[in-house]
Amino acid sequence: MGRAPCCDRATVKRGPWSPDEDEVLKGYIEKNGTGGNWIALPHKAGLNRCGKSCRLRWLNYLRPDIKHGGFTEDDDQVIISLYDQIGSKWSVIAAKMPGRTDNDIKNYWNTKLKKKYVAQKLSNITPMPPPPLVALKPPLTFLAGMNSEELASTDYAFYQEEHKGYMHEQIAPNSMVSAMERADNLTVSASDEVSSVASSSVTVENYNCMNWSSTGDLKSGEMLFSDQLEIGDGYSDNCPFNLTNMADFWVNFEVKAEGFNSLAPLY
DNA sequence: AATAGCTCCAACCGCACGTCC
DNA sequence: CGGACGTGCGGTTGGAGCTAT
Repeated sequence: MGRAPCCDRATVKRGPWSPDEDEVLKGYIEKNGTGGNWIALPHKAGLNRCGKSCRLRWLNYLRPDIKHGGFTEDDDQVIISLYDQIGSKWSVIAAKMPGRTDNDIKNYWNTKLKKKYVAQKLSNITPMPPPPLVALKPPLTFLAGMNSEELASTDYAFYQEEHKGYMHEQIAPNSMVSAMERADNLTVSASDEVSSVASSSVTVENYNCMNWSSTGDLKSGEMLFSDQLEIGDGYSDNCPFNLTNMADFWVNFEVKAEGFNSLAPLY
């Protein structure tokens, strides 16, 4: 059973606001403020409207200093950049753009900017067939011992760059795959003089950390993981360890090892 | 001129979260 | 502690206005 509606839809006026209603609402708030209670406000102001409707009308339309439309190229880039970083957090984006409302930005995004954004993204991707999975499994020992500059110059780094965007589609949920494959924001690190790494950790965002220690090299390791996720330790020539039941969290999976300068997120 | 399809945006809806009692 | 309630938010809808046929 859902929650009771905040007002009686049968008796309360809905739909577009008339200029008279706008005047009443604006006049009341300018004189008395919102009183910290939107639900009670329409009754006090003499409006036959739902409190939520009054709030929306005030915040998105009647409030002073609101800008409508007229988005500039700079505005576009700010919105696109923020969307890239935080997604559809319209209220956060609006907070960075004085005078803009979240609703306005959301509407602008949905009607115009989304197309521009997609076009920009597409123009950055060179179409090519997905690479074979095996190619995505460089042994960590290959990477270990390199500093970030050396890493960036490896074939592996080049390969990552070339095949950006193809990782997700290739990976079947719940399959036994290497951490390297599943990593969405992958950071591989190791100490400067690594021929081996004594201990490392694997962090899964929003879940508990698991610690992983290794002797000898990074190909084999024993993973300890707490609570709800099941981790299988494993060994193969191509991947340092295997993980199971990744379907629910692979997007946020990170691999980190100690002491290495951070390699920028690969995907 | 008629109308079908499209675009835009104000407004609504339902959910999540915080606060209060 | 837990339920009720208010607020804020993102997603969606509906209709007015515009454009193409």
